[in-house]
Amino acid sequence: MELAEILVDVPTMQTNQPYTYQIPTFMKEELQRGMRVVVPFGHRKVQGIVMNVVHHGTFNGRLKSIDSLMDLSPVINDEMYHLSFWLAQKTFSFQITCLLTMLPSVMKAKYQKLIKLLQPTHNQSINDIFHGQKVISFNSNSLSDEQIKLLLKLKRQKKIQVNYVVKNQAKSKKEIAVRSKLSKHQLKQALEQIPKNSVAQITVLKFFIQHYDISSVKQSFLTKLNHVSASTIKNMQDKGWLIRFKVEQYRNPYQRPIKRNYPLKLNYHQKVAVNAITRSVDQQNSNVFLLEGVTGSGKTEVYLQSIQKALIHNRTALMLVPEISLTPQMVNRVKGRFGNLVAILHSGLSRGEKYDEWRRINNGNAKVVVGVRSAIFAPLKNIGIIVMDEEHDDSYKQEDAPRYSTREVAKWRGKYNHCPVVLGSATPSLESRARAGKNVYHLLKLPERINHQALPQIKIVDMREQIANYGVKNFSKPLLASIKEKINRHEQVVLMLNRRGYSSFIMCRDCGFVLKCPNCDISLTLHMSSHTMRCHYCGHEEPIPTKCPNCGSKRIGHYGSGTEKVERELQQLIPEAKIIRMDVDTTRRKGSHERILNRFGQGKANILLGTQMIAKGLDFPNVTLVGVLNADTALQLPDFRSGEKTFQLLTQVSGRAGRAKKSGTVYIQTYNPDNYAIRLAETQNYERFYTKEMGIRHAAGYPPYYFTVRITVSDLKEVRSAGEANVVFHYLQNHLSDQTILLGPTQSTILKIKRRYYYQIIIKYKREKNLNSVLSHILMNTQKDFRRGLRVEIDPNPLKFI
DNA sequence: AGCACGCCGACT
DNA sequence: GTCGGCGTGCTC
Repeated sequence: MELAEILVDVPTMQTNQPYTYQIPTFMKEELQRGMRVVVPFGHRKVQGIVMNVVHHGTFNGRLKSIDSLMDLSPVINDEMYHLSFWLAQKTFSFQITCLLTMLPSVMKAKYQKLIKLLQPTHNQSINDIFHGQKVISFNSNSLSDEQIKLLLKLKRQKKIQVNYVVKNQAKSKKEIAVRSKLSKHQLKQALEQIPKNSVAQITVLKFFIQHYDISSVKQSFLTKLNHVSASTIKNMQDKGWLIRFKVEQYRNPYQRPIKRNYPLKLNYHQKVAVNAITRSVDQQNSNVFLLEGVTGSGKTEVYLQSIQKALIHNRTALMLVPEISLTPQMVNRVKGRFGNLVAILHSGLSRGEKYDEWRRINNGNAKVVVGVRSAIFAPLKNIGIIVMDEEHDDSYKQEDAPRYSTREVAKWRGKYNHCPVVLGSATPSLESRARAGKNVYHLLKLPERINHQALPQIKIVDMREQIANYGVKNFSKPLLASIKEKINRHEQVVLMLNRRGYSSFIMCRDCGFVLKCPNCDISLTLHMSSHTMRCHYCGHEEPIPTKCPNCGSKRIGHYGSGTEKVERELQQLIPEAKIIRMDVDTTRRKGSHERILNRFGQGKANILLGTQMIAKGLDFPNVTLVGVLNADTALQLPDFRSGEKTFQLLTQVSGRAGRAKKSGTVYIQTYNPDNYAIRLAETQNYERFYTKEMGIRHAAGYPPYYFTVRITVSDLKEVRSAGEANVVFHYLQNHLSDQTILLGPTQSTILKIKRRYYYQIIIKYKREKNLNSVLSHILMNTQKDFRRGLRVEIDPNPLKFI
């Protein structure tokens, strides 16, 4: 007898193992590993994923049967099946969570609880709940506590019945198509017999006679013809002339025409890089390349030509890009080169669109995938190359479970598929550059810009001096003069400010009160456009206070500058300037990101003012000036990577200037003009920065000299959170080796987020063979307090220490 | 997660 | 005595 081992969609420690089920005879033929099923689990039904079909189970109790199939073919292929074990272990997360993150979000089932009233009653309270209906859907939010209690009582008395429904959200879009059942001759006969006033039917008959060779046509096409409606077609179907049927539609998120583009001529360094990478593709070895190329050195062309090589060998290609640089420019470039073979996966797509792109990949219709972090799980088969552009970017690390590093998953898939992984950046992460230094990765350099463009000239402006001498606020004299000059010459300007909103916070001048979020331990930010105070962590919003909530004083004002305020200031300083603002607030709506960039690209504005989302990937030939208004924001963070982040950001944003024939200038305004990261960004010398930063990391014992793990303990009660953090700390102290360094436990920089209090412990280690078992033990031990609100989270190689 | 079971104190 | 609070264990 065949049995199925199934992982259920219950993400807890106790259920993190397969459960054995009987396979009903009617599904024996179809059932395969990787399919989603509905199974009874406890007293309800849940979604599950088939992990194995076996002959002998290990469970001795009574087995239940699988309820139904949710898929006709596996959605988890062999590679993803194997990957899920590795991923769960590496990220300390539940395997079912890993499997579900690999799939488009519509594949996660929705659960519904239906309540059926078994016999009619005159009880008013009961009838209030059911509103005269026999079956209602249970929704705890819309019912009062008393009503929930009543329902529980009725259930005990067996007066109601509860049914659990697992809803598959993965529905493809269907469209109605129409086909003629008649031969050409019969169609003509019908046309003669039909009354002359049946105008609509005559139109349809004529259409099918004229286009007899086509097999079917969409009903929506026919109804666009004169007088023809859906009922006309229905009528003709009833007569037996036509057949209507449903066809699956792929939603196509990129419908506008795309201009075809062709491989460009490579310079010497690009050729060397392409040759090295394609040799690896040919030889099917899983080398990792680090492509270190200054901004504008033509890395994308190297990727595209390497991908082309993989396609020639009948293999597929995966190209990952950071969230914000998946610009229309990049999409057009790849689609223009590889046409319909390309599938795009990014956060701007609707759930349905993502699902459709996923299916195109899964069934082999798409051979090149371009996408953000989660695209690393694209179900491509026979991958020939994996590219990770801007490999240092933070968006490649998933911040919640499973906390995977895209780079590590890429390397795993590279090994599995016997293909190279190309990591590209102008400013590689120290970890990657260090591995290249040890020849673990193969270093490829593109030291020159294409067409020998000069790198932009970078000027550092000391804001302390500017304020002392001229009393300026956000715009120094030289930057302002340069902006005016560029506008007069009809060139464009990009300005970056690392803070959205109007100003950073509001404070009472009399008592020093700062308005904070009630859920998070963080000050609220003023948003002038919506006239609200907003929390950037949880989204909480409240009106702007007119007097101090603490002392009642009216002397309450705002400090710091956000994009909104700077926009106003700039407009006053240069009234003729046309400014476009781009930040999370102006790009929230779907497609607005693209619209803003299009308007700027078409020259409808001369200044683009934005947060760091403008630092990457933009390529506007008319931009000759870049201004960084406050280079220090990243530096001030209490994080050992702040220098690295500052250098990367400044280098990236500088690269936006002077990308065509015209030379570019960059102004960096700072209060720390002597800081090494800023000084080295001035010369754009990555290698010198790398050497300097490695020295600092070595001295302080930070990555890449040490590996790190962050353990976060949080609870709704601060004492419990602190107490548990201590327990965990002592356990680590007693079970890890002496060479390993433990930091903490400390309050997180933002103690309270969304009503939870956070404490953290950092582990720094070089070699720790018990690490996995020690950490797993901690997870197990803290599990019992989970329902009291305690959360212990483990993040291997975290990005942020705050 | 979602539920039953079992052990407690506070009531008709 | 029993209703209903919550802590604990289990789900193939």
